[in-house]
Amino acid sequence: MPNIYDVARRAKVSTATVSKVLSNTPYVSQDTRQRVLDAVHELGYSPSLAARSLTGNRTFVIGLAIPYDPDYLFSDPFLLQLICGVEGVANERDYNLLFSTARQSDPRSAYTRILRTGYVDGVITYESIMSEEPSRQLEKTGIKRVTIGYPLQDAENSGHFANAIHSDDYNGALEATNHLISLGHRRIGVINGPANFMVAMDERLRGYREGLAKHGLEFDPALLNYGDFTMESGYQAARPLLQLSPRPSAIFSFNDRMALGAIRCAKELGLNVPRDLSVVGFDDIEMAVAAEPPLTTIRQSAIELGQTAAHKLFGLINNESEPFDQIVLPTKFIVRSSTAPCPLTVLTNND
Amino acid sequence: MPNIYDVARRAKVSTATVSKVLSNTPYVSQDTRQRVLDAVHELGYSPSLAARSLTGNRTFVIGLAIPYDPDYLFSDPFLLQLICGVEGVANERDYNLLFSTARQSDPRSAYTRILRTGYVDGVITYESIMSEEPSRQLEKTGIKRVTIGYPLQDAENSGHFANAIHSDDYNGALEATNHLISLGHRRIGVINGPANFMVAMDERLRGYREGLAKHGLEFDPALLNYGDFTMESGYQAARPLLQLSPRPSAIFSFNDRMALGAIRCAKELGLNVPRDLSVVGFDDIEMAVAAEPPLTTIRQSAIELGQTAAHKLFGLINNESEPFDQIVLPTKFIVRSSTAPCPLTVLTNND
DNA sequence: TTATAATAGTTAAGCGCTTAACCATACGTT
DNA sequence: AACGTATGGTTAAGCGCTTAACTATTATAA
Repeated sequence: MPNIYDVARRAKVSTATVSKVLSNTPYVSQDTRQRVLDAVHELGYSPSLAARSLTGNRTFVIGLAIPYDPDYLFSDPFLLQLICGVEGVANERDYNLLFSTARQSDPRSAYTRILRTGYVDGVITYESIMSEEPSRQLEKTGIKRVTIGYPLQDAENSGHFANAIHSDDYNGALEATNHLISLGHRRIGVINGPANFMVAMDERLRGYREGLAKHGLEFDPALLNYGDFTMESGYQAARPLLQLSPRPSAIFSFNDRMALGAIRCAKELGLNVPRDLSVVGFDDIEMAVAAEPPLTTIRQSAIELGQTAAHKLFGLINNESEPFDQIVLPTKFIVRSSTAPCPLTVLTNND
Repeated sequence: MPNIYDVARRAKVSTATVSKVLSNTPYVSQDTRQRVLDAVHELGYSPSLAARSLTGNRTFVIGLAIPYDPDYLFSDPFLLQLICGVEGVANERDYNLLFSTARQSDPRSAYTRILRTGYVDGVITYESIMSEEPSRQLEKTGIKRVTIGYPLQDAENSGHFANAIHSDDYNGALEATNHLISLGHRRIGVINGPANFMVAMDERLRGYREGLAKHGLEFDPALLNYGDFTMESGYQAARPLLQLSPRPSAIFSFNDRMALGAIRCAKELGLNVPRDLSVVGFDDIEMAVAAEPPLTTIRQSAIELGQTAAHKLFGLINNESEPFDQIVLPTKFIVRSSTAPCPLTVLTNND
């Protein structure tokens, strides 16, 4: 592989001049510039990014650290869309994505692996499991970071910017809850993600409880169950809820896949969705439209989340934009056919 | 960030010794080794991969170049599974994946972008659009390569190993065709991928034609149509085929998604699958089981393809295994409910 | 006892690039 | 004529690491 000396020799200039030409530094004559460019072309030269990066420059690589294991990650349409958004923007800028997932044992490994390389201009992390230490390290190295998720709790005091981007989980959940209540539902089951896992889920729960409270309904812990975001787990989590008596007339699942699992469970129990049970999801993945019945859900645009994160990151990298605390992307409530008026309420009304 | 000098100073040794300890070179006393390790730990030191890579060593990054645009890539379950396989193995080895897709205009950009960085120990490329030049470059740099796809045509003469891994497309397609013929089908429509796009598709077509030939059936070009692997394109491609008269009694689609599109088209035309029309897909993506009716298809394990490629690549990187020409992974024919005996033939038999 | 080998550590060059500091012109000003 | 200054180019140091070559010590064999 030709290096900068080969080019310099061929163009009969110093390596410094070659470097200047390549970085568009002024004060190089048209003539010399052209000679260098010709030499570069003839030799098929392209600068070693490793060397470049050693001198403190760009690597043209951004990291994307997602603290899940690959098997899970690649089965999650939401995350995939998110990655797609990031990759699309990176692609436009001619950047490569350094992709890092976690080993089963240790979610943090996704971050450390990327950091250890030190070979990125910036990094996008998913959710805020990432705690103090890696965060500090990043600051020291000057590697820019954007998080898809919520700011760390202690971010405020530290005076650092969180650069967090997330959907408006609270309002999304609130809206869904309002919808269900306005349909007459009073006992609304919830399928949450893993307990204490993501701030986003806490926010959704907060939205749900707030919705209840606003209508004078009490939160019943018995109606809350947990899944791990897979369809199967939604199926599992729905069963005990649907066997409660009195049975909830609606289920609000904190993602679509679990909602789909819940619907399957309802069907198996001989319940008709939405006649006997209303179901609301979250995310609006592609499958939601095609589901039977088409799923009422809260849309958050994963692609947009990824794109926004990437754009912001590039802004930070190029010192074109200021660090920020958080950016909240609006959600949109999509009514399809998995929700209907509460049968009991209908009866009551007919009374 | 601490560097190797900081560690050396703290451990009261030379940087060479630190380096030796870190690379497990022998001839360092237990005592010294421990001192160095302690220093490393206390300082939170981790060697700069950029510098390491400059001296011709490992980067602990492998590239994955897929010459499609991100939007397409992330909607293709087959490719995603493939990536998952690669990432899983990389993950196990504590390697990062440098992920590169193509810009719409130029499929080759996926390769060049990775190569330009020069920052990978090896690279996995998808399909053999990758022609001469990048291939040569790779050889020069000593970056190992494995292709998921078929060897280049000129690979043999050049004496180079192709390191190609692919499924047994020919036999898979042959088996599917045999199956349809044995069910009495004589006019079997085909939905191919884009023309002259991938060797794999040529092989599937060859399998199809060979199947026909073996049973004395002639290949009818009118029964061949093209899609771009998306469901929608399958839908579009099926229409003209199903409006032919006499109408084909079966359709063999070269991937599952297009097969699903074809089924939708058939339904819209009032045809019952499999009663009026048999449909066979290729890949056996997850959705195939859940389809209505469940899809008869040829299973190729995308995950295994990705895993094998990654394993082989690591073998080459570590000089543990020899370059190879090609590895062929078997396919498995999965009969579900989208194929049935040909109605016309049934009538004939009843005669 | 001495030559040889194994062990333990150091020195210093070099990987390919960028950039501050420097030098040399040529031009417009006063 | 003398000076500042914009322009075009070079020199050389240094980024953080590895490793060949070397030195020094100790154990082993002849």
